[in-house]
Order: sequence, then structure tokens, then C-alpha cells
Amino acid sequence: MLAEDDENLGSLLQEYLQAKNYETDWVNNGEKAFRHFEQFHYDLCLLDVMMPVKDGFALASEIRILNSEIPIIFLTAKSMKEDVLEGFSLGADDYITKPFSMEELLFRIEAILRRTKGARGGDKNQWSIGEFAFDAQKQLLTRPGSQQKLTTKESELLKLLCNNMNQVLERNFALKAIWIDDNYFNARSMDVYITKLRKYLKGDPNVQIINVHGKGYKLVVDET
Amino acid sequence: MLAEDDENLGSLLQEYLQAKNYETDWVNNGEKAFRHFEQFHYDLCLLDVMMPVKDGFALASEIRILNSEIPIIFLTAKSMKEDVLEGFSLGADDYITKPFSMEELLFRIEAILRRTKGARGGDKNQWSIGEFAFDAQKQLLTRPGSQQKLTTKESELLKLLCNNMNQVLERNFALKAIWIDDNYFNARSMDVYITKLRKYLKGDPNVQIINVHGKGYKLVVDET
DNA sequence: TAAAGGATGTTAAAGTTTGTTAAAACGCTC
DNA sequence: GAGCGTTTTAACAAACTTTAACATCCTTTA
Repeated sequence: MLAEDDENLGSLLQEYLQAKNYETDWVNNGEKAFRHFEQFHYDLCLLDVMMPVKDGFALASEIRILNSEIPIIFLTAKSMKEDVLEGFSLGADDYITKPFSMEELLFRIEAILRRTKGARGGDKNQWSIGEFAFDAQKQLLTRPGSQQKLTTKESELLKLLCNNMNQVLERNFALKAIWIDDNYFNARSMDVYITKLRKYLKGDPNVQIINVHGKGYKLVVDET
Repeated sequence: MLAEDDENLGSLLQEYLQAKNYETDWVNNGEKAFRHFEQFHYDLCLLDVMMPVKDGFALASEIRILNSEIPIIFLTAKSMKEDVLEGFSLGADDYITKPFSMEELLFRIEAILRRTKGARGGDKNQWSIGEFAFDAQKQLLTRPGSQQKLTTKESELLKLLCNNMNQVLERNFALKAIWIDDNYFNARSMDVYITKLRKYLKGDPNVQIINVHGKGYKLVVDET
């Protein structure tokens, strides 16, 4: 829940947080915020301190009565020491003074949520490739019939291809990502691994690793 | 643990925190800090970013490998956006720029400890690994049916793997953390222990220690 | 359009890292 | 100093990655 009376900042923040996959309700005064808090269920509160009708500090102390656990972050232009201290003594988890960068806010939110919940899932490591299932974490390429254990390099390369499915994965990018150094020999080594992956994937004609001459490779999956 | 190279600020902070009943060890460079961290048991780390020998960011990432839970707060004069973001991406819980008020620091520490006090101490020593339960303190690996006593080295290694569950634990790091010296023979010794751990864990097919060639090992647990 | 040169495909060998087992060495207790 | 549990060393096996060698494909250009 975001409580912020400045229309510009409010909508900007809401939009940004939504874009980062945090469902965000935005209310523009403390009174409304409290009613929302009673009615809905939130994971974290972002409260502006100076708001009409009911200020952020008053709001926070009421919220704390209803829920002593929910993380609260104050967002404010006030940076005076007393205010900061008052904020924390109301049980705030963080206190950010404007102007702040949205990225920093996001990181602070995540630092707090990490403590309250499990960490949010980072990057993907499971894909379906035609009739195959690939688990990059377990380094396993599975088919209805059989199962193939992949080596580290095989798995890393296939993962990169999956991340760019139906797009071109550039040679140099892959080399620097997996081999660190993109010299001639590593490039040849990569070619060898492409051959290996093709061999593993050759069971399904709808799956292909296509070379884009001079650029790189493309994992093409034909869905039918 | 307080890592701060400025003698004045360091002793001032230590004194203040002690006065507030937080037992505080103060070290004046990153290298010492790491050795202290290995040796003693702390509830929270306050790290200066710019320190001689090993800077706060490098220190934090090494600490995170040993202990993925312990709260970390960066204390620094750097307020550049990139630095703040780097701090958070290393898993910081807060990032405070100098000059700051000691009261505010105290409040921020308390805000974080309030969230982590459940784990009490932050140094985790119990994990569930698939259908196993591992207690690093008691050096015990338990299963619904049976129970396995672990030797010190077995336990230390499994603990490191658990701290980096589903991530790669680098050989060299583990060697330096457990064997101190990462020479050839210690490396082979570690291989032997990996074999032992695999034997203990082989009852549950959803638990695996996977080798990442040339890098290290990864404890993969498949939750379903 | 055919030749040339570079890029990619494929296979096998060589070299390195890791897996596994057992014996030897170590350190502690009695 | 014998006994016992732990850790290291040794020796061999297996797996992984890189290098090498040669074949083929693609693009350029005369």
C-alpha cells in the first residue's frame, strides 16, 4: 500500500512498482489509507509523512495497533533528526528522505521483504523445449522416454539459448558469459558444445539450434 | 561486529553501542574483519565501505558466503547511487551515509534486529535439506528413519553448502574457510568429503551435490 | 558463377579435474 | 602406547573440457 498525497509522485511510484511486479494500491491521504488497510491485506506500507487529513506518523501508529508485524517505510521530505527518530520509534522499518532514486527504494523494499518473507524468485531455470523439459539447476534434460544429464558447460549454454529462445544469441555474448574470455580456442570449444546440444535435442524435429552466420545461434522451437 | 578504519569514529561508535548494551567488537580493516567473522559469532555487521586491505563490499560478499542470513549495514561517506545499489545487491539490510546521527543508526539497527530476532543471532545452524534435517551445531543429519552423526569437517562443509543452497560454492572459498590453506592436497581431501556427504544424502533423489567443473559445488534441493 | 577465405560442423585425442576407495597418518583418550 | 575415530594421502577410474585435425558451409568478390 502506497499512501502519498503528491499526485505526480504517487502515480509515478505506483507505476514503477507495478512494473516491478509489486501489486500496488495507491491512496492519497491518511484517512483513506487507514480504511484501505482495514479492508484489504497488504505485505508492506509506504507512507508519506506529510499528508492531509491524517499524517503518516498518526497513520503508522494506528496501523501498528491493527498489525504489529507489517513492514512500514516512511517516505518524506523531512529529514530532521527528530522526525527520523519519531518514525523509527513508531516501529518503522526504514525511513527514506526525498528526493530518492526509485531503484534505491526498490532495493530497500526488497531488503525488508527478504527478512519478512522468503526472497523473491530471481531468474528462471526451467524451460520446456518442444517435447523436452530442461532444468538448468539440476542440469537435466528430460524427455517423456529418457533423461540426459548435462555437464556444466552444456547446461550453461543451453540456458543462455533458452533465455533467448527464438532470438539470436550472439557468440561473443555467450563466450564472455560462460568462458569469460572470447578468444579463438574458446570459440571453437563453444562450437563443440553446440554440436553436443544438437545431438541431445535431435529427437524432436520441432527443436533446432540454427546458426546465424557471423552472429551466433538461435534456438528455434516450432509450437504446433 | 563493527568494521571501520577511522580510529575516531570507530571507537566512538563502539563506545556508544556498548553503552546501549550491544556488545561490540571493533576491527579496523576488512581482512581482520573477515578473520573475526570466521572465528566469532555475531548478530549483525556494521561495515565501512572504504577500508584498507579489503573494502566493505568485498568483505560483505565473503561474509554472505559463510552466512547468508546475518544482517549487514553499510556505513559510508559514499552516497553515489551506484554504490548504494551495489550495497543492496550484495544483500545489505541498510545503507547509511556519513554523517549520520548515532541515534538514527541505533534505531536502524533495532528495526533490523526486530525482524531477525526470530532466527536469533542470524547465524543459522539448522536447515532442512529435502527430507533431511541438518543441525550444524550438533553435527547431526537426521532422516525420518535414521540419524547420522557427522564429523567436524563433514559438518563444516555441509554448512557452507547449505549457506549457498542452490548456488555455486567455490572450491577455493570453501578451502580457505575450512582448511585455511587451499593447496593441492587439501583440495583432494575436500573431494573425499564431498563423496562422503553424497553418500549420506543419497537417500533422497531430490537432493544432490552437483559439481560445477573448475568452479566448485552446488547443493541442489528440488522442492515439490 | 566459381574460386578463395573465413566461419562452422564433427569427431577424436589429449589434458585436466573430479569420483571413489582404501590405506596411512594423525590426534585423542584411556 | 593401544585403541579408536577422524583426517589426509595415495592410487586408480571416470568425467569434463579443450585442442587438434579435417570436412563442410557460407559469404565475398573477381
